[in-house]
This record gives sequence, structure tokens and C-alpha cells, in this order.
Amino acid sequence: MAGATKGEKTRSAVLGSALSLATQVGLEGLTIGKLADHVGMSKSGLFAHFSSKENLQVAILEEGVARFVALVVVPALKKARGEPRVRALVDNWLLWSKQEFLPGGCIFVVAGVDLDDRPGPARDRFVASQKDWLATLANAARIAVEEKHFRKDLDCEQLAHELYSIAYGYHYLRRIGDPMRAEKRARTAFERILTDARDPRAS
Amino acid sequence: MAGATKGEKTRSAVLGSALSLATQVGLEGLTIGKLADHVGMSKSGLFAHFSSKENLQVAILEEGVARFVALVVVPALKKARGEPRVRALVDNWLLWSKQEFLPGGCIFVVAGVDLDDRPGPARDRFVASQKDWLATLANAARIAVEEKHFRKDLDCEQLAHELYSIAYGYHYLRRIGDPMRAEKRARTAFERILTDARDPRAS
DNA sequence: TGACTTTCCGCACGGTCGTTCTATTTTTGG
DNA sequence: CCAAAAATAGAACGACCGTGCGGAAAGTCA
Repeated sequence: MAGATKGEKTRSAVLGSALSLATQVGLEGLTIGKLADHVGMSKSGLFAHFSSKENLQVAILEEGVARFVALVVVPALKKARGEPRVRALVDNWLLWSKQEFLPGGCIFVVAGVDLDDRPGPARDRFVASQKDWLATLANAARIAVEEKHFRKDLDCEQLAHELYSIAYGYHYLRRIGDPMRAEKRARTAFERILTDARDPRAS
Repeated sequence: MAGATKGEKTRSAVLGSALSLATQVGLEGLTIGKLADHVGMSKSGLFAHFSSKENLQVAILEEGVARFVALVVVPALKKARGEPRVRALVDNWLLWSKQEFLPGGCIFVVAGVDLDDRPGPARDRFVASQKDWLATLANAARIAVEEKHFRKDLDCEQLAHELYSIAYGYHYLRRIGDPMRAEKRARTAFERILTDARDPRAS
């Protein structure tokens, strides 16, 4: 942040607000006028930083990825290889959706829906980020197998898919019923998945 | 459909197109002009059927609920009480997202995101529908416990939440990677949940 | 400090949005 | 078949959209 030109600082601040706003109104529902009001700038002054709405959307996704990596992935990499690291990823993930700068919940859940049938760079960026994340999860599981924390015949990608589903379901269920209960149920589900990964079923 | 007045027939046809379109562009992204073009009507002629965009959104959700009940719930109720019925619900659910009239996938996944931070009748209708569906799932599980297909100490609401999450995750994962593989993984996950519901773990 | 560059604002554009009004056409029931 | 009712079309509205342009303001560096 130090040694940054004025424009870079502004752009970064704008992106922070844009990220928050986008979680509430969607990447498509986010308008440049509203965003400009929100940060106290003129529409055209803000626009100049991104040249097009599509670029703004991509930039928002990149901001989201950067924060996700910083808050979820990096701290987990400091944990011991194997199950502890997998658990850290999951725990940080649950924290992630509750960040104050994501008032509408996980940005990727939102992006996934309203970029779904809109091919283009923004959608490409989203898909890439999710593939990355799934790979990260699967890889952490693979390490846990190496470390003999998880059973040898574990399907690591299946595990990643199930964790992913529970987290995405959590995002929806939080808002349908009681958020606390939803989190508890998500944790229970995660626990069951990890238990199953540890030892094979007795059947 | 027989004995219906002209207006009712038109309204119903419009809702069919609206439902399809909404899965692709969202409930918020769906515009009356585009919808009118799509069904070959004038904007104002179509608008007269709903009086407001909000009413249109609610009507779309109701159309979605009606079709979901007809395609997923009703056929399952014809199956034997207990696990067969739970399985039918799950199987029909996976079929649901692939219906040709839902080109953008499950309407409720879409609605959940873009009604999220928009209080009002449409959001209320959505939340109610999802609570209903969760209750239906939990209830089917409860019957399976009665029938001794599932273990006595099963947390039926936890089961409903997990099935729900897997299905919602499936919606996202379908579009990120290979849809066939995603479906296979969803089925595997469902299977594991049902297996766990049947007998307690050996641990 | 002064020249130069970057950043930002005001304004305007063509277009589309949801909505309303007034006609006109079509359907309906006696 | 005719009148009442319902359904649809057309034009217009104010608001807001994304985007471009020209100049004012602020920042940067010698």
C-alpha cells in the first residue's frame, strides 16, 4: 500500500466498496452510478479506472480471489501438512462468508449465479477461480492421505466436491432459517465427511 | 387448461417463458421488454397481466413451485413410505435441474441469490418454498425412521440440510467442470448420506 | 516552484428500464 | 348477433443505464 500512486489507492478503495456492494446486488446488478455515489466520486471519474463494466467485474473477482487467498488459503498453509491443514481450510472458509466486507455473503456464490449464462472474461475468471479452489482442497486431502491421516483409497476430488457443496449449501441455508443453526449443521456435515475420510466404513 | 379464459391461457404461456428466461438472466435481470419480445407480445399487453414486476417475479416463483411439486414431490409420494420415497425425492430432484424448461438450471438457486438482499413478497415466497421443501425432506426421513429403514437416532433435519447442500453444490459444480462427473459425484454423496442414515457408524 | 502527467468532474449521448394512459381489437355471454 | 367485458397494442413518461469528451484540479518530480 505504501509507495502507491494516488490512482492505485483510489482504485483499491473503490474495489473494496465494489466487492461489498456486489455481494448484495450481484455483479450484474451493481451499477457504476450507485458505486460512484457509495464511494463519493463522480460516475465518469470512477469509470476511468476500469474503462468498461466488464473490466470492473473482472477486477472485483480478482479482489475477491486475493482476499480469499489471504484469509483462507495462506493461513492454512502455515498449519501442519495433512488433516490439520484440511481442517484449517474448512474453518477459515466458514469464517470467510461472515466477513464484514461481504455483507451479502460469499462473492463467488453470487458470481456463479449471475455469470452463469453470460460467457465472457468475467465468467472465465470465475470458473478458473473455482477450479483452483477445488484443486487446492483436493490437494490438501491428497497430502493428508500421504501423511496417513486419511485412508489410502480416499477419492480426494470427491471429498473436495462434498466440502464445496456443504459450504455452498451453507450460504443458502443461512438465510432461510437460523444462521447459527445452519452453521452448526454445516460443521456437523464437515465433520462427518472428515470422519469418513479418516477410516473406512465398517460395512 | 380446458375451460380457461383467453387471458388465463396467455398468462400461463407467458409464465412458462418467463420461468425459462429467469433461470438464465435471473429474476432481477429478466426485463418485461425482453420477455414480451420472447413471447411475441407488446410490453404493455404483457404487463397488464401482472401489474408490476414484483408480481411477475412472485408468479414465476409460484410457477416454479407448482412444477417442482408436480415433477419431484408428487411422483415420490406414490412410492412406498420410508427409504424408497426418500430416494425417489432425491432422484427426481437431480432430474429437475435438467428439465428443458430450466435452461439456466434450478430456478430456486437463481432466486436465492438475487432475492437475497431484496426484502419483499418475492423473497418471502422464495423462503417459504425452501422451508417447505426442507420440511418435506425431513418428514420423508422421519417416516423412514418409523419404518425402521433409517436408524432411530437419526437427525432428520440434519439429513435434509445435507441433501439440500449436495443438490445446490451440484448446480454450481455442473457448470464448473464436467456435468456428467458432477452428477456422478452428487449421486455418490447422496449415497453416502443415505448409507450413514441407515446404520450407525462402527466407531 | 514550475512543467507535466495523472486523476477526477460535469455534461451529454443514445438506449432501456418499469409503468401509465388511451385506443383498438378480440373474446365472451345472453 | 350485439353489447359488455377482457385482452392487447402504441406511444409516452421520467429515471437510470454504460459510455465518451473536454476541461479543471490535484498530484508528481525536476
